[in-house]
Amino acid sequence: MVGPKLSEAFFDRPTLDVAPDLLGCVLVRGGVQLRVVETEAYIPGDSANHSFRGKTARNAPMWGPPGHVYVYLCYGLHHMVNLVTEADGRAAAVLIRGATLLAGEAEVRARRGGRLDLRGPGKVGQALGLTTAESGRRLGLDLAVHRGTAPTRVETAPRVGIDYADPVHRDAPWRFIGHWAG
DNA sequence: ACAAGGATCCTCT
DNA sequence: GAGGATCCTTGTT
Repeated sequence: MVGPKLSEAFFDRPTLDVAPDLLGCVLVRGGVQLRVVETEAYIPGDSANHSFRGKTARNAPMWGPPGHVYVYLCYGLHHMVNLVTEADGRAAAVLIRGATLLAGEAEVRARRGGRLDLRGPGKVGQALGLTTAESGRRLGLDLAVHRGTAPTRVETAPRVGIDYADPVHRDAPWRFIGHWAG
């Protein structure tokens, strides 16, 4: 079920609390609804965080107020969707790393060449039709996040694809995977 | 102005 | 399981 929209206050908390709490929440854009099943936290002072080497045009949304979206292009073709957390001035966000389809199958098939598998951050961005043009927008309008069904178990693991980071950050269990009984 | 590399995905073997 | 796609962002000259 899709519950009420998440408020800005939901995102105005420590990112390591927000990231697991987003599991089960529902991303809504147009007729497409996706249930979040995997997230990664990128926190202030984290050497894997895009903001680590200072504010740039690309990562500026991460420094802004919570409850906004940060989209960036990876490997020249994948649009990665992040939700900005923590107070204005603190650069942090949660990457949506995986989802399952709740509604909008036809639209997602059209965008994804018929595929409905949404495990992988590039797939989530593609399914929602988000690009860097949407980066920095406030949540709740074009793209909204609603409360959903919390997982029955949350698995943690190190984050993916950040071998360049300091070992203490590279190995931190800041990836959250939701599991639902039944 | 230039070069390097990236929070990945898909296809083929 | 390996490799190519693909182009923007960033730091450096």
